[in-house]
Amino acid sequence: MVRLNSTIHRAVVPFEPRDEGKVGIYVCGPTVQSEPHVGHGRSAVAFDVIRRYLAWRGFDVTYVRNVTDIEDKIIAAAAEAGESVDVLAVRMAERFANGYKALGVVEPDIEPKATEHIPEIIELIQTLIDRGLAYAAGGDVYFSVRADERYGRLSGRKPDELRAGYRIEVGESKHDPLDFTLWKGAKPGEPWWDSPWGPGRPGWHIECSAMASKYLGDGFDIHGGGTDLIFPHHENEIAQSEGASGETFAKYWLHNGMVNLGGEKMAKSTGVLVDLASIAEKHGGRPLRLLFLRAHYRSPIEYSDELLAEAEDALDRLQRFRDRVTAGEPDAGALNRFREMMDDDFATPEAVSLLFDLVRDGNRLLDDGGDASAIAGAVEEIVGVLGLDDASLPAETALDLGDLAARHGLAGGGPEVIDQLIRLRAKAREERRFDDADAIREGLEEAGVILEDGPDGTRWLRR
RNA sequence: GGCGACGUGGCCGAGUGGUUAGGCGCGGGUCUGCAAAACCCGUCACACCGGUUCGAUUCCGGUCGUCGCCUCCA
Repeated sequence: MVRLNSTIHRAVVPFEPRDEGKVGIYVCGPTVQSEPHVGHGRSAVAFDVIRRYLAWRGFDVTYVRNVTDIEDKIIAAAAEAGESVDVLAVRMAERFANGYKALGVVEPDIEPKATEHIPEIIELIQTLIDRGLAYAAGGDVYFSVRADERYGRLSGRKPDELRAGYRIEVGESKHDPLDFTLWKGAKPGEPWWDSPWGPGRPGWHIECSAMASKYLGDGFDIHGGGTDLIFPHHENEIAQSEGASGETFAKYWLHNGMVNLGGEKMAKSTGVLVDLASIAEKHGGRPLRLLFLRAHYRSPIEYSDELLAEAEDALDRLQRFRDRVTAGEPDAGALNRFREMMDDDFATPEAVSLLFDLVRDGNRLLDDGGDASAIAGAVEEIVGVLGLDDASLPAETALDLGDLAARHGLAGGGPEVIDQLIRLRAKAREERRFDDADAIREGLEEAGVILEDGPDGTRWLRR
């Protein structure tokens, strides 16, 4: 039985999907205003693992992750860059797609864009107006927070406690400072769509309500996103969707923790961030994916180059084991342990620890001449569910072995000379010319090729 | 001020009412011509103060501290 820590339940609860065997998941995707950073990657990986695990557990998963491609910040960024809103949005959406791919995030089944769902959004807003939960004023449409008696059920913030700190911005026509925008009347030069309330664009919160119910139904199973979205975004989604349909919106709410840098939340607005693309390019996405997996998805994590390097070392250890042995039928006990851990709110840190337990057990077995194929099978299975292999490795830099090869009387400078050099070194070792042997090993190491001598001869790996 | 999360060894980071998490680093050992890899041993942790208990790092209360949200944010 899968159990999950649902924000709205404020507890770890058994997962009981609305339709047995099926799971609908909606995750808030990015606002494509600028380059993705590590924090965006973490959220994507967190829910990617949840999705993969539920599928592995036999659920038929429908996974929806939206793209917010119209929003104030995008309009501002486009104006600054001197390009149109849609060109910037498409360009940035592609950057996000590349980042997700490097991290091994499986593409959503459906990836709806706000700008392609304007009719659905308008219809939803109209329903809210008809039901007395929203009103048009001054070209805008607002949601009446006071009209929703249960407002605050997710975040625990009650309207009376929220009052202080809210203001009505100049130019807004809200009846109450708590009300939030459903439809924003267009200002000159801004993108707009026709609506019953005049030209304008959707507010941020309404698009998720409209798209989630379109693809998953008025009620579905799991809604995900970062903890920073709990209030007001997710609170407002609930108010809108449940206000319009009268049904429970998402049954479970899952929230991933933030990525901190130097103890402070990584965010575009503060400029405290590490660009996802630069890491993927330099290190590949795999170490970062493991770094995420080593912490529970709800916990805040710290990012640093040192931590990334540690993850790289751990991956090397894992890979060496995988190279040592051919995987067979997975060890059932290991998979049972994995399932127990992951059933408990997707405890990936424990799963990672199990993975390295298995590596040690397997290595020990191999050292003693035993058969580790079942352990290796379990390792492969777990690696697969965690999606590590789908994340990218760093691009290999070109080998430059020309000088070294020439020094040893060989032609060429590519990977093919490595085997020849290893043979030369073996000969030198046989003849106990260890200085010559070591010179070859050191030469290769300088070029980024590591040699390891084992009982079955010498093997090499890139580093 | 309000709401929420959290404080674990040199570092990262799980977990538990009484018995080894795991990774990285460091020290020692096995193997090896040497190294690397692998394995073994060690590095004897749970913010502070009370309480419950035969026994608490684990439960309860308080103190201090950190982080997030309360405006856009994964």
